[in-house]
Amino acid sequence: MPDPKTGNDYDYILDDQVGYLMRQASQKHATIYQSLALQGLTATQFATLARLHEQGKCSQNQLGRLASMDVATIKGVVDRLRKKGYAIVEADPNDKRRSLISLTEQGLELVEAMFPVAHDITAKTLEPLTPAEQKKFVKLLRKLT
Amino acid sequence: MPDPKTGNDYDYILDDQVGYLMRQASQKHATIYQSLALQGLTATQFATLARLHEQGKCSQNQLGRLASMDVATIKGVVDRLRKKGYAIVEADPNDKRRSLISLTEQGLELVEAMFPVAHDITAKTLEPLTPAEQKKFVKLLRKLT
DNA sequence: CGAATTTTGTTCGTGTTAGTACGAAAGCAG
DNA sequence: CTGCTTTCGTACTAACACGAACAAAATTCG
Repeated sequence: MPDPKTGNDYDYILDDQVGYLMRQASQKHATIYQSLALQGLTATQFATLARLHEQGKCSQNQLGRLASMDVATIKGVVDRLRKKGYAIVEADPNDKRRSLISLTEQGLELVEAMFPVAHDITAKTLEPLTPAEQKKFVKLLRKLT
Repeated sequence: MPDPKTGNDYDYILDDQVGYLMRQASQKHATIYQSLALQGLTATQFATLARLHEQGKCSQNQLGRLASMDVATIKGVVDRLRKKGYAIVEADPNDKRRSLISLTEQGLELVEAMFPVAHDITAKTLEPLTPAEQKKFVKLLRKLT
């Protein structure tokens, strides 16, 4: 609330803002992630591989939507995955606008090897919370998406 | 858990992972942020200005620590704030390694005008939750930082 | 049916955040 | 003075989003 004396003061605590706290929590998660991830895989790269594993071959745009990424973002991620040999990009014979993305043999092996690791990463991230708190947190977080 | 038949399947649901959910929640928050923020100020830029408002003049490194940013990140943020006329960088006469950062008159006005807006942004981000859930969420989030 | 419009998919450029690695300069402790 | 740390800068990679541009497909309309 405004200070009655000056009128331009405001009771604002940065450390109480969700945005600031989420940035900090994400930073901590990222640190845990990269300490455990295989082959230097980033969280977004793994999310992309996991979606490809789920859905199979699909267009770049669709893949971006599935993995909650902007079209420009998913392009960069796919480019890097292709360069590392985990994904293949080919032209769609039925729709010349589209490029079809799929996992390579290497990509398939990596994503399956990553599943238990990703599980550990989540567990370690949530470690400061009790099991009940962890459930509650994920439930609330899902409401905010 | 592994599939007893193939041995290489795994019960992994991307949409249950905290990292993935936090990324989505952060994306939503960022969208709300930029629709309401003054002068195209980003969340990190505002956090930096808010810390400067709290602490007054301080070194670039210290400011980075206060705002939870890497040294390379805070440099970029300070550069942009300076270019926009919201911050001033000067040399520390007592320690030639340091550069001292402070708010300009414009920066002071902007950050104070932003305080109530930032409050609204937080409120809108947490809108899907009940007041009790909001408190709980912030409490749990703080434990994860 | 065929032309015009709209939608969809991809790419590129720009700007911001984020972290790592390396090095230079300055301060400090032994 | 010698080593160690701190501070800052630069370069590089990754992620993220927006807007603009272009091509191709789908749809609408005459």
